[in-house]
Amino acid sequence: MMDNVKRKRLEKEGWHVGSAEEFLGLSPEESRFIALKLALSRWLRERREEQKLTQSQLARELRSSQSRIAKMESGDPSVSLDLLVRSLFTLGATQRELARIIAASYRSHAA
Amino acid sequence: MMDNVKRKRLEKEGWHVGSAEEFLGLSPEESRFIALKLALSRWLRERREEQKLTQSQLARELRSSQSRIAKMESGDPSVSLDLLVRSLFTLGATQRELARIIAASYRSHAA
DNA sequence: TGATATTATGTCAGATATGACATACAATCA
DNA sequence: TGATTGTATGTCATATCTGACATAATATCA
Repeated sequence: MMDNVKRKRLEKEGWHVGSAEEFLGLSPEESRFIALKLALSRWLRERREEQKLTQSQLARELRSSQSRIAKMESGDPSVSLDLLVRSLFTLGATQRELARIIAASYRSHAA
Repeated sequence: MMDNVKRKRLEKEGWHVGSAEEFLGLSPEESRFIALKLALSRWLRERREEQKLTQSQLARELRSSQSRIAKMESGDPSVSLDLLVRSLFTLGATQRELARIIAASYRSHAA
């Protein structure tokens, strides 16, 4: 039930997650890595919406493209952690904030 | 003085840092990004030495190669944040620990 | 409804990262 | 001294990521 919801979200977000497994079934490190990226994705979208920017506007600011922003925000596996973190920093986040986001991803991440 | 020491270390660590600038002179986001990667590099080396592993042994564990481990630990710019973080997780670090390391990189990072 | 704005998805050529390999350098020990 | 072990550095073919583009899907408003 919970598992299904989470799996659906993961799949929707582009992570081909095998049948009954969600975070479980992945190795702990993969699981953590994905949770981390999803947390950054969400943060990115929240920040953008907060600032009432469109993906296109943000893309200009980050010297990227609308489609890549969309992929970043939807947790597409083709997006690197490098890009996510650079974007965060470009949007003015500090290491301290990044640390908070990551620590928080611990809680939301499946038990 | 302090600046020179830090610049030397940065250059040694493979970041072509222009003449008198070290972290300063880089954009804040680049500066943060580099500080972050260096912090993870150091953590990685410390963990490995703590566990009395050689780079070759660690490489096997991470399914990488000795030379890439050396590059990771020396802060080579060719190493991605993805690889560093994945390695951390593979060595058993949690999001919480990662968050600590990142938060700490804030302090060591030039003011 | 249709027109317009925004976001999502697919594709691809060029850019960057990767493991692997060779080999140089450094340290330790006999 | 040389031999052995560990680390650093350079190169390269392959793999992965990137911005850009087209276009589909979805919203928003008249």
